[in-house]
Amino acid sequence: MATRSAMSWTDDGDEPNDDPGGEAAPTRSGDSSRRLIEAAIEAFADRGFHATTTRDIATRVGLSPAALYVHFPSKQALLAEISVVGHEAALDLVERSAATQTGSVDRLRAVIRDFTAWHAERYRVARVVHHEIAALADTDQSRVLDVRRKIEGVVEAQLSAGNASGEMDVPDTRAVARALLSLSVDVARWYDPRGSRTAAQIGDLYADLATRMVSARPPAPPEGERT
Amino acid sequence: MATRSAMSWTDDGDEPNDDPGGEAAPTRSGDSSRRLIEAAIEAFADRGFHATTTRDIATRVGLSPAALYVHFPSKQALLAEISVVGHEAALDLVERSAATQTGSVDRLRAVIRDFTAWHAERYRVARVVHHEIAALADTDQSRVLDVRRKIEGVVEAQLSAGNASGEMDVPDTRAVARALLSLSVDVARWYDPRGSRTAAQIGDLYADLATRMVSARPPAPPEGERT
DNA sequence: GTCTATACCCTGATAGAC
DNA sequence: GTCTATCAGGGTATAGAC
Repeated sequence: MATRSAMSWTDDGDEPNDDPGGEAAPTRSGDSSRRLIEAAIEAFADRGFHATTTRDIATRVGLSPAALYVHFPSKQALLAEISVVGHEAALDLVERSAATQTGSVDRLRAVIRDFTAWHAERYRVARVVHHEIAALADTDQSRVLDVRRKIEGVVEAQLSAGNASGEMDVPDTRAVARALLSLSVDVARWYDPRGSRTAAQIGDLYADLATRMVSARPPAPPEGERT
Repeated sequence: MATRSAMSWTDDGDEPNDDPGGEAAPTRSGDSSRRLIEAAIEAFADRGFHATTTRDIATRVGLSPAALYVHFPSKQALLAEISVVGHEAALDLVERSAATQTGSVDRLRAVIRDFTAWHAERYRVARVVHHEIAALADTDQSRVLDVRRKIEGVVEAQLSAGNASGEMDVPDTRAVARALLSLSVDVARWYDPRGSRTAAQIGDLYADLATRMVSARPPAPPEGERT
């Protein structure tokens, strides 16, 4: 199911209670599902899955609590939709980023930059995706962990390739791949859109840091360069 | 209050339902508060604050739900104790690590290594400390954010000093300090004690990564070194 | 300090009319 | 597809005996 509706709500901006109709009434709806998902993302991100009530979510959309169950069988199913689609969007992003470049260093840069910027720009989805895994049903957890492994695989592949070409010097590709992704992921935890740095700036900075972390260092210079 | 009892439970190992008495009976107690805190850390870390019931916590210690309220005025107060003391322990650790070294590079290395290893070793406390801030009362949130700023200050100071001495080359000390800490903090989210790397190993790896991220690069060598 | 019993509220989810 | 009304269950916290 997540695949069918995949990414339908993935790239909307951040417009919480957008209600073009004026009233909180039906608003010539048809897209209640989508609006419920958006409201749930906000609520789950701000308060957490368990602290959020179905009333919270429904009310934000201007619906009664009961209406939610026409679109989703349970509160948990709503979370699953968000988590699965969110993970798939992240994987898709990473794969497309990697494909825009050829060298392993450039590929890593692009992946880290875009992955990081995504975690800032869409920090609410990202928070839900990364912090509410324990609240998912086992079967959904497995699906999500599968996607994660694929994302890690893309990054680790660049590190291995970089080692092979001599452009990188990464002793433990597995651990460093995890560290790089962890660094990007955690942006979603602390990012505040009112902060002074834009999502794109953070992405660029993190791409630089990643490059520094993995690049082969040139042999030490003769000595006595800087004072 | 957190200061009085500070760190009393901070460096215990990970022994969940340790009950030397045998039965789940009173166990010649006296330290029920401490045991409740330990149980709460486990539960909050595994399921989250809101998903944890006071019954959960009390039962793990072999007490009735009501007994909890003799030691803590509310479930939230329990969380506050954990969060405040946990933050103070982290700050204490960072300050003592920094004090063991003199140069800014060595100081940064020591701080990152110990801070990271702590987040792995005590990943349950760390998870609670970092992921349940929103569940704290406003006043406790402020206290905790204060401590955070101090920790960031210690790291940023090393970056500034390193820039000044020429050993480092960090364009945005604020952002990089945050990134470094973020990297360490996120270890608590994914760390699994059954994994193949020890907390100390991860600490060492992260200290290396941090060094690479901030070190001034020597001027490019003549060319044609590596093939 | 701990227990049993329980008050009281809120939550997720359902029933049935429209 | 949405509403109103409501149920059944479980949550935090308290009362009062021991």
